[in-house]
Amino acid sequence: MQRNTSQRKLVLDALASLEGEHPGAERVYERVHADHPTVSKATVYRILKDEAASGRVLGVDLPRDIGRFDSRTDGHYHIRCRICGKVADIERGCCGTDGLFVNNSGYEIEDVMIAFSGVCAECAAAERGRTGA
Amino acid sequence: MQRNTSQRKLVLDALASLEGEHPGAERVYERVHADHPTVSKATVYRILKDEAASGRVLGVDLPRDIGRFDSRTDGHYHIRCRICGKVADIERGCCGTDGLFVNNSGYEIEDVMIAFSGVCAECAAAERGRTGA
DNA sequence: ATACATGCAAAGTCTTTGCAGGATG
DNA sequence: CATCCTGCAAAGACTTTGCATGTAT
Repeated sequence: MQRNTSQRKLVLDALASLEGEHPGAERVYERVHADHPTVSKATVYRILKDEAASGRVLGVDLPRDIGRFDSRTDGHYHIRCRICGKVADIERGCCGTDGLFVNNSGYEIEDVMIAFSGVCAECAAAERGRTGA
Repeated sequence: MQRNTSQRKLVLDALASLEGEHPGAERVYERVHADHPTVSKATVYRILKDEAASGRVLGVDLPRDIGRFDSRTDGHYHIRCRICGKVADIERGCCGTDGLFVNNSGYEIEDVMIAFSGVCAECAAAERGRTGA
């Protein structure tokens, strides 16, 4: 479990205050730094990476763009503007909608990206070996 | 239209020879450089970016990973190993399959990422203005 | 008290850019 | 022959790392 440092709280608060902006680590750092100039950039990067790994924060995956974070961790999608790069949320479809999602973003959707993540055969075998199963 | 330079051909050939590997620009450079040491890295980067923009090459989007290319430009998906990072193709489902895709990759799928790309309201308005419509 | 987190600054990775000279259509 | 492309090297953005010190449990 992570320790409860003041810096960790500052980073999470800054991220929450930027909800909807889907900031990168650099942007979160700026925000923290504005009020707390002693907090170092390395710490912000470390904490965000850490929190994303543990799922307390969402690492946002976008076409041609990585390293952004979101304090919303519930299931939702994202859309990125091809021109200016701005990111918005797209809600999941459910209960009474026809499709997989509800585009209430105001964006014109041009493309959908689907990509998978998992474990390849070799790594799965290696893991089975290491677990002793 | 792009000019038909020897470097462009070398880059496209190298990419084709790496089909299935989904290499980054750096890797393509290595490959070109091995047989043609005079071709510069900047050129490889420029050509790949260019070709991806024009659609002659596919820019591959992956969870936590960008800047990879694929000489296959037909509709298909990708999966990335969470552990080693290796990327494989996943075919689209059709004609007789139940779902959206056919997992013949040998990977255990753990997660699906969906993200959209489009144009935000502001940029769309700006474009309409510029086009004079 | 002890193990983990932080700050700092340096290094690292990947990618882009400016410019002068060379190749293409 | 005008334009576009290339090579080179430097700059640039973003992120990670090592280490001594500070801090949470």
